[in-house]
Amino acid sequence: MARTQGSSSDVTGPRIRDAALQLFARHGYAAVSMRQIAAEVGVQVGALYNYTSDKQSLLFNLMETHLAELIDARGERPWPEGALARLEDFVRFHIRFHLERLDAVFIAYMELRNLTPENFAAVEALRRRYEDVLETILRDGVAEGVFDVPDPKIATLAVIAMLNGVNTWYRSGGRLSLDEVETIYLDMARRAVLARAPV
Amino acid sequence: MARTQGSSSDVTGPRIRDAALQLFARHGYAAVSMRQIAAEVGVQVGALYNYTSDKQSLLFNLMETHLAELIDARGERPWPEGALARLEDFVRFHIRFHLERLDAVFIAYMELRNLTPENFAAVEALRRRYEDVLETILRDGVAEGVFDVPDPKIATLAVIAMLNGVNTWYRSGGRLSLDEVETIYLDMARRAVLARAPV
DNA sequence: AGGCTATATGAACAAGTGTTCAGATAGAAG
DNA sequence: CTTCTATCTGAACACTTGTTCATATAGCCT
Repeated sequence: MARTQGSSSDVTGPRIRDAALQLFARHGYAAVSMRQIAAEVGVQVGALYNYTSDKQSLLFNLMETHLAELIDARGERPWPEGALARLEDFVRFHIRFHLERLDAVFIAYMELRNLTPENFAAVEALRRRYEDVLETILRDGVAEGVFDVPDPKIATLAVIAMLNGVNTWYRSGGRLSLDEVETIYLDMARRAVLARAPV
Repeated sequence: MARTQGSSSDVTGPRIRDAALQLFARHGYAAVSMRQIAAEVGVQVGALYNYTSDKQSLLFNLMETHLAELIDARGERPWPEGALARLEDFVRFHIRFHLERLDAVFIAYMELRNLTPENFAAVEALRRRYEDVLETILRDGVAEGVFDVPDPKIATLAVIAMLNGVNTWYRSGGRLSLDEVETIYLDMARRAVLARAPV
């Protein structure tokens, strides 16, 4: 036996990535063996090494791709007038994008410690670039006088942590629609940073 | 060779727990071997099994103990008059308690998927019990008319997610004191749920 | 001093790990 | 039909894994 009927890198490549994504998310990078990934794809272990040099590269690739897509997608969003409008767009975009990729988001956060130092640095740099978008919005809002945050860097992390929390519980088909969830979180995020109305 | 000089379960037991806590937090449960834990303690692998029946039990024990301590410590806090005062106490307590146990908190969240189903259920039940405290505070506040949250359950999760975010970046000795951090987060949490002042 | 129990060692077990590679077949190119 | 390359198999590699157990010593009790 050797090359199998209908085999093609266009098919096997993505299937390997998908299988790895799902298994890493479900059981963790360290707990998943190359043989399990191969079995999920329906192939022998050796075949995986036509598509990745390493188990480590497989992980890094998934993370890097995810974060690059996040930054790209964010870059294509509108950049409306006014920090408040920009915050609204950011929150809605963030929640929607992340809820559409539960596995990738989970991995990009949970498996950081399983990256080599160089790979870790690369991933962190991408994440930072994304967070900078929100930080800029908050700083602009402060300059406009519409936001009141004592420390924009912390507020950025706090808001993103809050938004990310949605991934731990929301599943489509539940009690709330995606739009309702967006609105609820937007409301809380907005309040957390908004300057107080004169009382 | 056999029993070593000065060996005592009062000493070895805690040291095993501490080593496991640190290693699991740093590298992940699946990535840490029993031999690594033993080496950290300065003992042979077999000795670990005088203190735990399983690698799994070791993990579960760490989580369960942590959550039990969290619930106990919270139970000993005051329960002041007014939901706003209760929220303040909750936030300050939560941040302080969690920042004092970075490793345990990290494990209790990250290693859930490495628990057996029964152990997972037990841990989740404890976590729920803790979250219920905040949910109660929020509901009371709504009843008092001091809070305005469309969905107390979601607001609970959102606020806790926001507070937990502090663990990812705060380290003592940094730019901000623990008290300042508490105040900043309290401010954001309060704003996120407070009823709007009449404009 | 002698006996008892707590606590460790060290070797062994079967199974699973990531990775490599020669060889075989499939499909495309000539 | 032949040749060439892309793709996969199957076996092997040297190690590591969690767990068990017979055995030995340390320290306490009488």
